[in-house]
Amino acid sequence: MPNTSQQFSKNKDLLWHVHIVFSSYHVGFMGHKRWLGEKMVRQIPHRANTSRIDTMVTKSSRTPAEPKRPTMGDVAKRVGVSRQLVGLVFQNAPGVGETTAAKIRAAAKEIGYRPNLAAQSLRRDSSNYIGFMFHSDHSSMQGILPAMYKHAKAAGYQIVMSVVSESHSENDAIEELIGHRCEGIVLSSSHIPISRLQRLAREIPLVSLGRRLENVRAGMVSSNGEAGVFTITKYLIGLGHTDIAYVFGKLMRDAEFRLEGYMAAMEVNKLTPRVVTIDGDFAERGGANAANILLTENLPTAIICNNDQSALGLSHRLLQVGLRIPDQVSVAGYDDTVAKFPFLDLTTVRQDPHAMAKATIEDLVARITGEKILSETFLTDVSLIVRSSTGKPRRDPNLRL
Amino acid sequence: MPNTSQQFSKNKDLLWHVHIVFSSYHVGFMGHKRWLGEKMVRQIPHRANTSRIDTMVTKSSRTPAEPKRPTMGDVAKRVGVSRQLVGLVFQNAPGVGETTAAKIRAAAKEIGYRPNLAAQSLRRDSSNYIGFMFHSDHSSMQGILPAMYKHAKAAGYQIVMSVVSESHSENDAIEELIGHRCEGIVLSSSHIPISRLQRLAREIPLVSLGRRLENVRAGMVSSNGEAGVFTITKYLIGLGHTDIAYVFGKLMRDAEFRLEGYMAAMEVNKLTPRVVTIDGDFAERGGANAANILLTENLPTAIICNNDQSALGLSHRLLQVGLRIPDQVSVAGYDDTVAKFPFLDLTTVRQDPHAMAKATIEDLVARITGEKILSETFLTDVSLIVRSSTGKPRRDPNLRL
DNA sequence: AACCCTAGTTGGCACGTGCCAGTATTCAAA
DNA sequence: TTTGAATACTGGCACGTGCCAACTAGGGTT
Repeated sequence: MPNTSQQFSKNKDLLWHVHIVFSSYHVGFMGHKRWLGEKMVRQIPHRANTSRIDTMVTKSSRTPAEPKRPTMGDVAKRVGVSRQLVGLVFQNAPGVGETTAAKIRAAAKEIGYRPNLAAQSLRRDSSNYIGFMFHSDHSSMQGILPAMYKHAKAAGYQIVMSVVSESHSENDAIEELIGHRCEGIVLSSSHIPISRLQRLAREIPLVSLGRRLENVRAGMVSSNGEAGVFTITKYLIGLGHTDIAYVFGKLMRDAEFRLEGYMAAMEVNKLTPRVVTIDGDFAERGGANAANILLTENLPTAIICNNDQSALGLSHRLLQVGLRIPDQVSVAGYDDTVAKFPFLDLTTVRQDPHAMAKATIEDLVARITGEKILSETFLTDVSLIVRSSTGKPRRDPNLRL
Repeated sequence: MPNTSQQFSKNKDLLWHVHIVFSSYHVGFMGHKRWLGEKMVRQIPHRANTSRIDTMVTKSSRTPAEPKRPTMGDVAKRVGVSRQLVGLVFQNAPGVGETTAAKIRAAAKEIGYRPNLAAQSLRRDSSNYIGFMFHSDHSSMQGILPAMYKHAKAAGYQIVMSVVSESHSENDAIEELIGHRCEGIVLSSSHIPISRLQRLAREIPLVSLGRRLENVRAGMVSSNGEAGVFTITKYLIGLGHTDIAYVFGKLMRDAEFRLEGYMAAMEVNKLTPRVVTIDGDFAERGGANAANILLTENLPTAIICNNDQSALGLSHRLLQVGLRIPDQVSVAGYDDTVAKFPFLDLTTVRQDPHAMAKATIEDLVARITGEKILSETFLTDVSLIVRSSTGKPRRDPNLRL
């Protein structure tokens, strides 16, 4: 029994205890305090029910000694036909008598038969699986899972997922997916070295999602970051801004493409680019750091950030020192992950998970069938979302605090 | 080729086009506009490389006609031993000569052998899989995946995931997991009717995560919502509040347990409870609706919401009408999903994904091994996170706008 | 010389299914 | 009656692996 959890049991008062943590983001303070033994004598209504079940049922219909699941053979025996006929029914093959098929389906449902996917994939020449590796903490990939399912299903494939986490490396995940005999693999925001991917691409069809690769014989699907930032920059220029800074998270994957969009828009409009480069972890803290740097210089009239999270940290810092957004500074993000929250209401760029999933599955399937072998890159369309964090530039371009 | 995405090809200028959406949360306006043909003649640097690969490589080493992966037999043949010996090496079984084992491992690596998980699960009496069903849009379950992986691994099991989405119902997901011959299944925030779960629990070990069930012979793991809200209420009472409202999202799963914590704390302290019940979708909009209702009445000095999202909507609405938080109203949430953002800095309750995963896996494994059969409920500890959205009550308890 | 023991290796069977070839029955055409 | 074809069903084999029993070789004890 886990000691970190509580368990209801009969005739015992419920103990509620809660850890209390005092925290404050603003001043960077984080204190810890524990209150144990917060006690409560009130009865939990459903406890009575739980106890009733505990005592009422004494025997399980599922005996652990015989955990075998029914097979086609069991269904066949029950109906009095051959196993093969059951197989034909479950493959929806033609040439099975209607009444027999109905009887077989009924019997299967009755005894709870389900096809063994392992046996199917073993016997079949193809498993019909597509492997999908992703990082559990990657919020921008949130919406892509349902879209992947949908398009894989449409193409006749099943998704097998493998999550990368502390105890499960990217290599572990890939080994697992190959072990399941996936016919192709989608790597979402992979951090694996190129050399490893080159070898991997030679043994299994590969699509890299959210990370562009060079010299790897794989499909690459990514949102069109250069177009997104190009457009957001042009939008700000259109509002009259000329002193536009870009906050560049160096270590963020594919960050350089977004930067390129900014550089291109500035170049085309003959404006001088102003890039603040941030090393290390690129999130709220990185944005706050960028704000601190910009506050020591002449303040730009608009600031574009590599992603929403950094835009959050940056705009928070700017507000802290008393600046008004967008009256004095316009701020824009990228990703639309936190931008929509009403407190922020950030102008940002949103990627289209549906289009990304579609391109991914289509390219991967083409590789599985052998129609494609070479490297290919897809950039999906993005949308500029204009909210209230951007506006016309302030009157006085020179502003120092 | 998908028409929703763009594809790089040789000698063709890159076309950047971006959909532009003007939106504003504040006024509830959402307009759409499209700019197509945002054109750009700049060369993308890596395109040259991509093209080079395209023309350089003419033949694949992986011919689609012969997609067979190597088996134990292939490894054995290469080394000159029997297939069984290869099997023993990969099971880390004792009694294999060291030099032979090394040779086998080397040969396996050389030809890229990986055990076929389907064959293993078919032959073995147990598959060593634990099935995990979850909803892709469920943000509060975010942190639990890595923890699940970790504890499953520690218990000797592999996680097989199945995501519920538009094109993949809960039933589809469950069928899939049973098809993979998972030995037990974890249902996270399932919406399935009790009767179905009762039947399901009779054929396979089951743990329900984040939803408490009655009369189902399964494990139930949930964060201790009553304790969390009880404590947060007591904390507010401790600050001196007496007029504390609770915003109750009726349709949210397990919402009633959180409400219970509030009711209990009020009762114990002989205070009059004040509950605002919200039907339908319970998120930002629900919180804003609750705010509107409270604004027509005498304003409480503190408001507790069923979850962070509704607290966000509620506090946003309160700020809109000019109220100051926490000077005039204290606001608290539940979940710690969006509470940490500096603009909000909400006092809230955080659940412990590690403890939930541990309890889940341990209970499920006990059911798999047959040690447990009956219904059992685990409530994991929660932490009260005190931030700046709560403070002492305002001087004048009577406040109407 | 006959015996056992251990370390190292192999043979045979089974898991549940898909696929191909084959059989039995019926019914119409030659 | 024979032939042909269509319909409805069955037999046999294979997929890649785990497990059990059996085998061999070498060295020591009886």
